[in-house]
Amino acid sequence: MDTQGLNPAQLAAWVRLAAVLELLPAALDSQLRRDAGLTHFDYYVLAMLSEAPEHTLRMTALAEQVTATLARLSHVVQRLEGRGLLERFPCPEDRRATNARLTEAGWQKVLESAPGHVTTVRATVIDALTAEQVTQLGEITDAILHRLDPDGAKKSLYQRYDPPN
Amino acid sequence: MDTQGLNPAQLAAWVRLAAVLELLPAALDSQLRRDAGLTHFDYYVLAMLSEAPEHTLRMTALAEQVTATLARLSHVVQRLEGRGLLERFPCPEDRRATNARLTEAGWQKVLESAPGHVTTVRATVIDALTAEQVTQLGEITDAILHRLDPDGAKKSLYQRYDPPN
DNA sequence: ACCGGAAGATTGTAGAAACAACTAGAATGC
DNA sequence: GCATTCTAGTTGTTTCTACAATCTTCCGGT
Repeated sequence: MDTQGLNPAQLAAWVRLAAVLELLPAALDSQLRRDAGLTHFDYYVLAMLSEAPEHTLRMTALAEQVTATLARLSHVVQRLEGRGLLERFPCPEDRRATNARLTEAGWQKVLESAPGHVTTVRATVIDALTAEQVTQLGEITDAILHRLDPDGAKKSLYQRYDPPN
Repeated sequence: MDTQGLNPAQLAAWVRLAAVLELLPAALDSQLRRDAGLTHFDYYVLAMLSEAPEHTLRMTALAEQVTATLARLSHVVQRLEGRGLLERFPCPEDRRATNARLTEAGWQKVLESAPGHVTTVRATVIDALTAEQVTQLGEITDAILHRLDPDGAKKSLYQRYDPPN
């Protein structure tokens, strides 16, 4: 590894965080793949739409919420549209823009796959921690996000889920 | 999102952790790509070799350390070999096995790219936290890893960097 | 009114990852 | 001592992601 100027506590924390960074997304992904036939990213796209009014969002807005480039989103949405989980239609107000809307099938998909996903999150993260640690984790990740995303492009999203007190 | 049975504190922590899970790997990756022309995974492979005796490891052992399938590793190693950063040679003890060894150029590559990487880790994670939070993060990630990796395949690696006290 | 540039999105292509099939060598069992 | 099985790796194919190029529409200035 790269011990360079990190003290033992810092190094221990970093090595473990790095391991979590590898294993946790893989775990979430494979659960969703297995149980719902969706990538975690696919799921995320559908989930964001499911929370939007009318189950509809403009491509640009959706891209921001899922932290993807428009190009990537466009490809993914194309596949999901092919599978009948969502549909695209031109935005009336701005003829450059495209709206993505969940279909009924897509909405059902979210409803049926969300519980399993939440269960995995619980099992791997939440239930592994004490209530106090959950609070600490919230504060720690918040601090890190201020570094990663100083301008808060993403901030609007996660600050919607306000920390208690 | 999927509020299902998560209380506000849990939800806040999870949403932020999920954001970190997206943004942090991307940040590390793009720094290494830009400054060293390496994927984070490439770097990781080279870094693990650089810590091994003789800068050499068997493919299987290496795969375990970087948490990859042998197939994936094989492809990556092939590219890195093509770039002259490492070399493969048959293992004398077991003729099924292959050893991967860092070349001099590969070793130099690690030496020159490690500082930048550590700087990024500092800037985005360590320096964002108080000393106490670093300790907490270590404990939290450790708890999560016990869930993600109960059998400790990966454990041997990160427990090498023992937590202080 | 019109020109330049920015915003919104799609498409094509090249590089990287996942998955499955396959080969060679070693270990085990009878 | 041979057949079965397991271990170690590689290769090929399909799928996804990243990046660059392109197109249309909107806006701002003059």
